Amino acid sequence: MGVKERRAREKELLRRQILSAARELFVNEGYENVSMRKIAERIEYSPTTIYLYFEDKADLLDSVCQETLLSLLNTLEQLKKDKSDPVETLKKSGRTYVEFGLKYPQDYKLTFVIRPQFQKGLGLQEGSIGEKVFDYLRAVVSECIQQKMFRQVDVETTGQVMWSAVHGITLLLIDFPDFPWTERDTLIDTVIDTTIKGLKA
Amino acid sequence: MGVKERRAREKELLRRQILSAARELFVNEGYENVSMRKIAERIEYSPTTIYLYFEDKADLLDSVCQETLLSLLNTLEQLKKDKSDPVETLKKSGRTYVEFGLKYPQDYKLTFVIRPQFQKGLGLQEGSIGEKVFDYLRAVVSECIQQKMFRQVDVETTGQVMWSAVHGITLLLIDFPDFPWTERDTLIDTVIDTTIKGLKA
DNA sequence: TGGTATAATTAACATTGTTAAGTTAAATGA
DNA sequence: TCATTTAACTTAACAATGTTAATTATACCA
Repeated sequence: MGVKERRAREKELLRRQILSAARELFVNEGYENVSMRKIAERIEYSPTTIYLYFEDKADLLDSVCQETLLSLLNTLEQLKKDKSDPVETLKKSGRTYVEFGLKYPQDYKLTFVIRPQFQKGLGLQEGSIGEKVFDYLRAVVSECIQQKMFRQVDVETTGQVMWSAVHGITLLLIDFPDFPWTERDTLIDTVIDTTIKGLKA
Repeated sequence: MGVKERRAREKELLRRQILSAARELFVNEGYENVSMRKIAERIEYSPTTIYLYFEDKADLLDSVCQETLLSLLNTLEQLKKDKSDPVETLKKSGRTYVEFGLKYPQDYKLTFVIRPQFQKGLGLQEGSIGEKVFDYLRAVVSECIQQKMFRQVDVETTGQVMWSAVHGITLLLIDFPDFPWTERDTLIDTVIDTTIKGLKA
């Protein structure tokens, strides 16, 4: 009686196909410029088929973003493995975060700017992957504080300051590519280093 | 022969009416959810009339954002008047910037996030108001450096770091209102103070 | 083989930004 | 004063969008 399982597998497969086509198109052409029909064409199904797998375009976007966040989370958690000085880990995490955003700018904007606008009131919800990303940041910051390397004791505020810094530079670099930025890598490093220096004891 | 002038005045008046209707709708309903027809209805003209005054919807958005930037610029330039310690001025400028963003969150997002997305390749163009806002920041930062209050000598990088910080916290507070932020004003101050402390000599 | 659930499609709807053609009203020149 | 030119505005239409309802095809089970 493995027929049901197979059908479920097939459904899941198509779901993933849709998701992957949507991600590719969203990333390359931007959410607004991608039509349901275009996605359908890509997977060689009729447009309405998508609606059997996703509520609507926003839901599709949402699912894509969940995957993105998971990928970011995984990337970050790789860093925790090499046990160096926690401040160094924090720096590396910051750089990784920004690099991730710049590597997938559409995804990043989708996840951290566009989606909150479309899914009002949602924010970072309980148990969500987005929350886990911040949990990671909290943990790293917490170690820095425990080792008395930061002057402030408030983990929350410190983490939020850090997030502000990396979020800010990531978005600016994405949104104003023609602005006369100083050398990109130097700038990113300066943002992170300045913030951490400001936090230090 | 003041007939031409009167006509020009009338044209300008209608232009401002369109702009004002567009701003109100964009802010309240979001750029994507506002149709040209809705704007037209609001001002009691046919939809196509708008195209006699603006190239297209993006141009309309652009003009709305120009106004927003001008308002921000004016707000900031008020601060330069009371000649205090330049670092103090920078702090106040930062706070003013963030407060401006939080007071008009939709305007802020429109200008600094949505517009760049729709006007690709535009960035901050020569002589634009956006450039003047950054010029203001540059001037304040420059004074701080001249008085040897900052360790780094690079005005550009320093200004960009500052912008990152305030842009980051502004957007996070706008986009994730439900996130468990620490007390808002304290957080904003901490972001600014931390950045400035990091920059100090 | 016939019946049933499931999956996918076709056709349609209302709405979108935008353009081309047409219309009205006002200013100009004789 | 009357015809003509010019400007302002509207009507009608286009192609494309997200989405729904009705319909057809497909795969399963008895």
